[in-house]
Amino acid sequence: MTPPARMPSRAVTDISDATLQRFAGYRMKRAFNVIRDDLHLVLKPFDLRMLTYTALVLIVDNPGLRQAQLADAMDVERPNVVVIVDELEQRGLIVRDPAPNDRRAYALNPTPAGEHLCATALTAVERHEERLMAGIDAETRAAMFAGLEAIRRGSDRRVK
Amino acid sequence: MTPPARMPSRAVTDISDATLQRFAGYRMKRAFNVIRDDLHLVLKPFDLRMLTYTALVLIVDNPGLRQAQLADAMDVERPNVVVIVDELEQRGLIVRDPAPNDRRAYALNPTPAGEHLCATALTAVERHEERLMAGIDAETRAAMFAGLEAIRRGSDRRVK
DNA sequence: TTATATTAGTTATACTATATAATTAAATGA
DNA sequence: TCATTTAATTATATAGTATAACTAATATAA
Repeated sequence: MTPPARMPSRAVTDISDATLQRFAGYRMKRAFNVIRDDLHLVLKPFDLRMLTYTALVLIVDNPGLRQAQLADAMDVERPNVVVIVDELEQRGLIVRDPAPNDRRAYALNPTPAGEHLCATALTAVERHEERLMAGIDAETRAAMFAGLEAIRRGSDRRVK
Repeated sequence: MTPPARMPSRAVTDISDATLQRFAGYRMKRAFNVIRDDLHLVLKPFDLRMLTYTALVLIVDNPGLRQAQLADAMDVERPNVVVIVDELEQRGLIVRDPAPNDRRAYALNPTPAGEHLCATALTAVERHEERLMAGIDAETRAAMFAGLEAIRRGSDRRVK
């Protein structure tokens, strides 16, 4: 009698992820893990997270936008944007002004402190970006951006 | 006196994310959101999530690997792999065999049911991949993969 | 105008993902 | 032997994501 086939007598040494490597989603997740971890460290001195940083940039670049617009721009659900805006407001980086012509809504605006922190953080994020992209030539970067944009815009090719 | 500059009298219509578009991380997050949402729907019929699917594929492709190796291959912390392996084991898709030469460790092996589900799900994920990548030519795909791999491998360029 | 439906923001909630510290048992190695 | 390390686990905390339900206000339609 042979021993059970699925109980090998020797330990596995080299783990292969060849099957998963065929998928863009897997590769993106892995690359994004690297970016997320690095960005986390880069933003920590400013007490910002990826989401609060993103929201701050969008508010600085689009003063007066509403929370629903921010949620849409960030691709997060509206309830989740509330806590992000809360945090930025409590830190005095933005204010919830009354929106013109609609007493339900807020016009989100940066404070001078918010604008300043945004600019400082932006510089740090630019350095982070250049560090992570350092080994990648311009054509590859452009192709990468084009591919990512095609996936993002290909919402009509999604399931259902 | 002029009115306060940061309280515009008109609502903002077009939201610009031009600043963020300059960053690969932002573009990857947005593209990955699309992939994640689609993959979520694709895996739902199999009662798999991205993480359980990934683990199952790795166990099928590397029978006998240990949990620490799986954690390393998946880039998740070891405590978090426990619940993933628990779930796959409770569903009868994998087994925790004793590891050869080390009574502390497990050799993770797929069951026939696990191998079958893995193959079926893989086919669905391949269709999902081709759907999302449909508009992207081969050269762009290759450049994208190269760029993602360069970021992933550029761990030495990380902060600290 | 009144009635109905929709929208903005919020609250509550749940589930998933991720991370760290501490524990147990077993292996390693001085 | 004794100290150290490692594998898996438990407990726990934080963050990200999603849905339902609520309120107040606006828009629509009879």
